[in-house]
Amino acid sequence: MVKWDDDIYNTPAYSVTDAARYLRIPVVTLRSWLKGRSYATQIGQQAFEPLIQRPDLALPQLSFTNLVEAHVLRIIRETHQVKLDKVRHALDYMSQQFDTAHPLVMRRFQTDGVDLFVDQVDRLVNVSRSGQLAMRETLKHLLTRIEWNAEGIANRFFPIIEWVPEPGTDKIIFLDPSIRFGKPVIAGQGVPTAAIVSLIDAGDSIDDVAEEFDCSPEQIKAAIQFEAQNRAA
DNA sequence: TCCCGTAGCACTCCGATTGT
DNA sequence: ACAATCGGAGTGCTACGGGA
Repeated sequence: MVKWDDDIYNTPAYSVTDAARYLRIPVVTLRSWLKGRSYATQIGQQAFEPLIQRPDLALPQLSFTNLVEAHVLRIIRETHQVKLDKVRHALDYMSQQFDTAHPLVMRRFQTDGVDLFVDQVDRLVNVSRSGQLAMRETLKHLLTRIEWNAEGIANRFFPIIEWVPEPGTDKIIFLDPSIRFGKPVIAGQGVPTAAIVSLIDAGDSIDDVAEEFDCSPEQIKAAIQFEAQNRAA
């Protein structure tokens, strides 16, 4: 089993609320994925088991690894309406094949993992040929928002921004546990988006802030947009 | 004020049952 | 044998309360 217990990628670092905002997932939904839930049926209470394994069950916080896993799961659920129990089965299979509890954050998932995963889902729900192709493309596209370290473990994540200054500039903001404790920062400069927005809120102009942090106005606008969508979530 | 947890409603999906 | 329907399970979400 691949282990990276004590590293920064598997340390509780994000509250459920923050993670839900970054990923655009309702807080309670994310909480259900993390902690499971119970629900009433005619034969009594039933349990919905957690989909994502937190690093420390005594703490509600997610690790960076959990954040990336939730991102992948959200896309699979939202784009392809695959039932969670099928996802669960496919993930169990992936865990065995990859010999890790976190197959979705391995670089191998990008190469042979996507095909393996789609094949598993297909076996469980009999996806159409076009559906399989669409799912492969979606997964491969969303994996372009993740970068891996030398060990093949996800170490940088580019959250989706609703508005970007111009096409092809949607990787302005990223989260990296080794930079600013994993808070959202501007790519290149490493300036926290929250710091930028607090200056703007205090009355500084976009150009002033851009100059102060040695950023472009487009980067500042993207940071404002990212923080605004988090607040609205 | 914010975060966390719980209750419960609404909706979808799927399998069982019933009708033709 | 197939189609229609029904009911329960599973899941997402809102609302609300408690605690820091």
